[in-house]
Parts: sequence; structure tokens; C-alpha cells
Amino acid sequence: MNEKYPFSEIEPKWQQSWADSGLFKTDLSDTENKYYCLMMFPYPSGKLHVGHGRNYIIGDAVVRYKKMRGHNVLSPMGWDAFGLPAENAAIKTGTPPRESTLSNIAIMKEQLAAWGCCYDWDKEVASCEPEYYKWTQWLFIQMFNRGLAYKKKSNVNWCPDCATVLANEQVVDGCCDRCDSTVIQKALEQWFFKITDYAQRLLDDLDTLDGWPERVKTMQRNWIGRSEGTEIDFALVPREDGANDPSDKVSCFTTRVDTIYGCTYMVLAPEYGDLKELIAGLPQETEVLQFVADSAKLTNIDRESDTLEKKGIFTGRYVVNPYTNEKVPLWVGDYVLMYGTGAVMAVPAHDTRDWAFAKKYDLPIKLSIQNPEGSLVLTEMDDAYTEDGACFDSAEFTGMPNREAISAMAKKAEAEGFGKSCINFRLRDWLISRQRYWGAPIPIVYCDRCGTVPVNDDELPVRLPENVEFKPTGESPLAASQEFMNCECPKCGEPARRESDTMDTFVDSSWYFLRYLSAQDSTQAIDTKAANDWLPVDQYIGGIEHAILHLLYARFFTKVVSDLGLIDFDEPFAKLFTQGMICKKGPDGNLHKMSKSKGNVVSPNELIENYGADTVRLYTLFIGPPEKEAEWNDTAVEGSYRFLKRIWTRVWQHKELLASVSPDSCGELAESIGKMEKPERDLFRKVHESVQKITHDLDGAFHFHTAISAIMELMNAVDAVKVSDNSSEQVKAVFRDAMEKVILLISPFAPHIAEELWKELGHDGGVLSADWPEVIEEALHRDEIQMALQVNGKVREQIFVPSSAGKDEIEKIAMENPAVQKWTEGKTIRKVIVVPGRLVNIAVS
RNA sequence: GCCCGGGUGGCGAAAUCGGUAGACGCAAGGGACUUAAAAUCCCUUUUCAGCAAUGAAGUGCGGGUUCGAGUCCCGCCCCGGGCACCA
Repeated sequence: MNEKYPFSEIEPKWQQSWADSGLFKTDLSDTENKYYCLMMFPYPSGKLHVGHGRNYIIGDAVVRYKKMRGHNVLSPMGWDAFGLPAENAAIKTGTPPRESTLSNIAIMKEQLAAWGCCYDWDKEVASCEPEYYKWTQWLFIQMFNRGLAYKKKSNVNWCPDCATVLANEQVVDGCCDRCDSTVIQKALEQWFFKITDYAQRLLDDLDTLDGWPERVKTMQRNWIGRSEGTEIDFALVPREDGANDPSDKVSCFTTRVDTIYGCTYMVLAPEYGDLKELIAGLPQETEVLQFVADSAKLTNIDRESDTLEKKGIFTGRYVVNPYTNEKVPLWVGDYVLMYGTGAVMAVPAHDTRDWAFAKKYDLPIKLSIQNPEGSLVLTEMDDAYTEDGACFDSAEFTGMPNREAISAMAKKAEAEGFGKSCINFRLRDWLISRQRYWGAPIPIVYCDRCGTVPVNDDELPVRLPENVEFKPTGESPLAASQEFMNCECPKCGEPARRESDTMDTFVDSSWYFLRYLSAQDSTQAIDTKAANDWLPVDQYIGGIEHAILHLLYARFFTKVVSDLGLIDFDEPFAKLFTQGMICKKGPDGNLHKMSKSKGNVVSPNELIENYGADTVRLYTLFIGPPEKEAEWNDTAVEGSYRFLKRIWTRVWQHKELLASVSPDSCGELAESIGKMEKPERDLFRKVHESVQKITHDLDGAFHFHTAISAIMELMNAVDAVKVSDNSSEQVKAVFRDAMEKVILLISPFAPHIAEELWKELGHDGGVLSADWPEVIEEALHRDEIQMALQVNGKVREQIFVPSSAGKDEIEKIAMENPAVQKWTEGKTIRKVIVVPGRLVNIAVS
């Protein structure tokens, strides 16, 4: 054994040993005590920094802990390998995306190994490989056949820099979430997944996810955005010129039907489907069309900014409020979205937006809700009244509390056939086509005779061609490849063209956790039995940034696959842990999430070289509560290094002494508790208190940082017992037992040093095969308990009382205490509170 | 605007059920060892007063409940995140 902690020697050695031993290869047929631990698979960008490391280090610690607890743990890893960066690199350097991706994967695999993170690589998947995307395409076809994948022309988010469309979820504050360019709207034919069909289930089942953080569930609820309301048909007043309309009514959705007697006009969204026909040939036509064209030019940012002044224009048409039979004007407004029906009834008296609009265009305002004081007067109002009250000037509903009126009025609409209660969701269908090369081709063929035809199963995968030009033209590079585009129709065999769009990479990552269980299976996408045996995932670990996107899509896919009958569960992740981001001050002096673009990355390579992987792991876990953001501190890493060195040195200093204790005498310690002297008794108790605390910290909230501080405390207690060759056999045995426990307890966090020292102590089995320490209840026992004496809530003295003492006895000891007598002298004792094991509080006046 | 988190020493933080605030670590200061440095070890370190014993104050601010509040309640302020012209 070396005096100096030789991390650079032992770490590669044990990494090799873990790889050779097959310890992390999981037998899927052994499902007893199974534990599926999943970390979000990374995009192979080539270089991981210590911020990425947090995810894998947390996961690896959980995996190692669960293994020691006797679980059959599955911990696979793979690559979210399609995506824009590789394609952009190809445009710049000419290196084909597949080539750069595969070499990045190789580099990152080495990095993970150097961190000591172990996986079952037999189950590795890479979403860019035909063996994987074949089944992504197959799933697409299953969804197409069920009407869950469809193509439609619509206004879509277009990122001019990435030259592709984006899903709503990928637009953040009106900008592309990849490159920050301003997203514009474009009308294009695109493929969608009908996630809206699952909106209610996705919402309802959130309630069953007890193992998920509340804030993630809240975010998903907000995103799905269910709202209950009423749809009301307003009849169109027929045109004076006798021309026909596409429909004789305009429906609007409202959550406040109780205010409908105050409706004074209606507003359509500029994109409203029938708008052109409604105004064709009217004097207002040119102006309205100009207005619509101007609105279309607004970017998402303009449109979503609340400082933007609402603009609108009268269409020349009128509709009839079915409750009042009043004729009200029909307007177009740029603030109305294509949500619900794309038409809203305007009640300026009770909606702040309508109020502003009505004031600007001098439209009438009518009161239809009176406040509880009955004091509302239109002429004195300077904004809309949006609170509750009683219906006012509302025919038979007048006087009814407005909340009740909502259902009463909906009932009337239903009875008379001009409306119904209905539910709207904010969630839109998932736009999945991308006009880029490096993704899974959408397996669809266009035939002049047969139309849109899915590729036959036996012709999957539709492979990406190798020889293409990587230039972002707004059309997929695939469109320029004749070899790719020209094909035969799967139905009639005539010449046909392929779909040139590829799928959003979030499609790939929506089912990879199912594929791990059949990674090598070339006959089917999902192994039903293995999936049913091993899923839902017991513990999913990943970044909070995926709270909506990936986690919502993966839930959606799981429900679809369940409905296809391929699995018999419909939520993929039983427990979710979202770790906080690692931040660091950048060159600009501000704190940012660690990333290349902010210039604040810390590379693990140098740290591993200087301190070893165990130090990096220990510091990463010690930095703070794992669910919270943390600031990386280069000098604080030293502290973790010092601690590991200290453990190493202690074993080295006492290696002969440690070897001299027979392993049996440690096992028998529980029986000799009664014979222990105070120092070793205290250490023995501390050992078991530590085991209890650390086990609790790991089973609950993954509080590695407090677990590690408990190990540090335990080491402090070990050092407080000055063990030497002259010590009694008993002291030596307790010391050895304590050192063994330190090694076992720290092994999930710092596995290399733990393995080495475990071996040094004469164990051959390897620390991963050792059992996690058990708490011996008797060891926790104390004869005397320290308690605080308080007078009026202020601590005045510390005392020791026998742990067997009852409340009365404790009170007696307390009252006799000189400090208590000093502070209570001349005062009346009103009350004495005894909390056994904690304190005595004497209330005096 | 609405909905979630959060605010504790110079810093990262801890306090499991309302029960001794600041565990553990970083940084800083002092000391030991050393020719010297590194490494290691020991001591101090919430603030104020005091040589000390000790006392007082103290968990964003103001109230309240309680024998006792970082923890519970009411009202504010600030920071982070999500949603937001969704009718």
C-alpha cells in the first residue's frame, strides 16, 4: 500500500475491473427486486463538462447504492444522436453527420468511464442508427394508421437561421430555443402528431404520478391549459347583397358566458377561416384584407407582448346575440388568437382587454354584472369590473350570482340549440416535421394514384442517403437527392416520391427507454414482456429543462404504445428526479448555467488528472441539494480531495493494526456493547447513527450532500478515538469496524477509493457485492441524554439525565439545577414543559 | 396579472413532527512540524459588549398564535422558475 493516495493508479484499474466483471450487465429475466434507473440520454456533442456530470454522477451513485441494497438494477445508456449541431458542423467542415456523431459518442463513452459511471452497454442505443430509427419510423406508421399522425397546412413557427419549422414547445419568448433567432410564422404543409387527443389523459394522469416533483406537474398542467367554458353560436345577419356565406353563424368560446348580456360586439382572429368569404365584395374588403396582411407580419414577440396596442377593424358584418336577439358588429382584432373557435364575444364592461378596445374604437359598453355593494355605475368606471357579482340587466338571470349563471345560461343555450358547455385546451398538436437531413426520415410516399401512402414494414427503415449536399435551403437536403426521392409506390408499384422531411428529434427520445429492453432485437420495436416486467422506470433522473418538452412527449408516446396493445402500462416514469443546473461566473461577471457559449465550462479532464474522479464525484454531490442550482467553486473541490486523502492516510497509518483484527471480532461487536469503555462505545454509537442518517438521506430525497457530511462527521469521530498499537483489542475492533463502515458508506459516491481500501482491508468480494450496513438498534442506545434547560425559552444550562428518567424525574433534576434557581429566583413559576430527550422549559413571570 | 419555489454567518449550506439556529465543508486568521515551502495536524471564526466568566441581539420586513417559531397563520418586500391578449 502506498502512503500517498494514488488515485491516478487505482481509478483506471477499477474502471477496467468493473467493465471486465460484467457487474453492470443486467439479466432481464431476473425481475425479482428489479430497479430500473434511467438517466436522460445525452446528445453526443463531444465534450461533457462538470455540469453535465451531475446527472450521471447522481445516477451512478443511486445505481451503486441500490445494488448494495440487493436490487437487481438496470442502468442503460444511449445517445440522442440525431440533431442540428452535427448537421451544422457538416455544413461548415464537410464531415458527414454520422461520422462526427459516432466519434463524439466514442469520446463521451470514455468520459463517462473516466468518471467511474458504469452502464449496461449491451443495451446501448443510438437514435441515429438504422437499427433504432427503423422502429421510430414503424411507430410513426402505427400512429399514421390510427389517424394520430396527419399532415395539414397551417401557420407554423419558422426559424430562419435553422431553416426549419419548430414545435410550439421549442419556441421560447418568440425565439428559437436552439439559436435564439426570432421565430416567424409561415404557412406550410407539415406533419403533426395528434397529442391533443390525449390532452385530458395527460392531464388526469399527472395526479397518479406521486413520485414526480410538484413543480414539474404544475408546469405540465399549465402547458396543457384546460379551460371550461361555453360555446355560443351567434347567427350572422344575412348580407344585403344577397351573396351566400359559408356558414350562417359565428361560434365563439367563452369562460364567462355569465357576462353575455353585456356583449356589445364580436371579434375574429385575423386567421379566422371563413373571414375572406364573409367580407368578399363588401366596401370594407380591401381595408380588412390589408389589416389581416399587416397582422401576419407581426412576429410572435410583437404579438405576445402585452405592451402592444390592440388594433382592429370593422368587417361590415353583424351577428346576433342569441340571448338578447341584439345585432352587434363583427370586428377583426390582432389580439385574438386562433384559440377555441378563433372568435370571441366582447364584453367591455367585464374584460380589461375588451374595455381597452372599446374605448379606443368608441364601441358601446354595457353593464351585466353588479358588484356585491351594488355600487357599479358605468360612467364612473375607469376599467372593466372582472370580479364576481350578481347578474345585472340580464333578463331572467338578473340577480342570480354570476357563478351560478354560468351553468344556468349554458343550460339555456343547450336547450334552445344555440350553444353548449365545452372544454378547450391550450395544448396544440405536436408539429414533428423538420426540413433537415440529420433525423429519422418520415416513412411516407406520395403517389399520383394512391395519394399519401405509408412505407411497407418490410421496406423499413427508410435509410438516410449518404451522398447529399448539406445546405440549409428551407427544404430538406433529402429533397435534392434523386436517389432518395424516387421510389415505387408501396401500394401500386408505380413511380412515386418520398416525403423529404425528417422527424423532430424529440420523437426519437420519446420511446428510447422502451427500446433499451430490446436494443438488439431486429424483429420488433418493443419486447412486450420485458417492457411489462421492467417498466415503469423506477427512477428517472434528468434536467429540469425537459419538464415540458421531453417528459410530456414521452408520456404521450407511452399512452399511444399502450393503446396499440404493446405494453400494459401507460405512464413511463414512476419517480422523477430533476437535478438543478451547475452554474459558474462567466467572463462577463454574471452567473450562468455552465455552457460553452457562456465561456464558463469546467472540463472534468484536468480535474480528474489533478484530483481524481472520486474527488470530482464527491464534490459534485457535496455542492448542495441536488435538486437546486449550484455554483461551481474551483477551490472548494480541494476540500473533497482532502477528505479522501484523509481516509486513505488513516488506513495506511494503521494498516498493520487493521490487519491484526480478526474479521470475526467486528461481527461480534454487537454482543460486547456492554463491555465497551466510553470512547469506543461513543464511536460505535456514532457509526450506527451515521448508517441510519445516511440510509435515510439516500432513500428519501437523494440528499447526498448531507449524507457526505455525515460521513465526514463519522471520520471526525474516528479520529477522536486515538487508536494505537497499545489500544485494547476492543478499541481496535471498533476502529476497524468504523473504517469499514466509512468505506462502505462512501462507496456509492467515491467508488474507486472504496474498492481499493476494501480490498486493502482483506475483502475479496468487491465493495459493490458487499451488503449496505445495517443499523444495530442497541448501538444507538445512550445511558445519559443531554438536555437543554430553558427559562422563558432561553437556554441557560446543559444537563445530563439518565435516559430512563421519566418526566417527573427530569423536572426534579431541572428544578434543582443552580442555573435554573438563579434565573427563577424571586419569580413565579407558571408552567414547566418537559420534552424528554430535548429540553425543559420553565415559564416564569 | 396568475401559479409554483426560495430568502439563514464572509461563502456553499444544515436543522426529519413546533423543541438547544449555524452541523459539515470552503475561505480567512493564529499556532505546530519544516532550513524553507507544499502537505498534514491543532486552535479561532454569526454580530455586539467584555480580559474572562458571561450577557444581549440574531434565520428578508411588520404583526400574530404558542411555554417555545427558521419551521405555523396574516400582511408586505426581494430573488428564481413556469404560464400569460388562451376570452
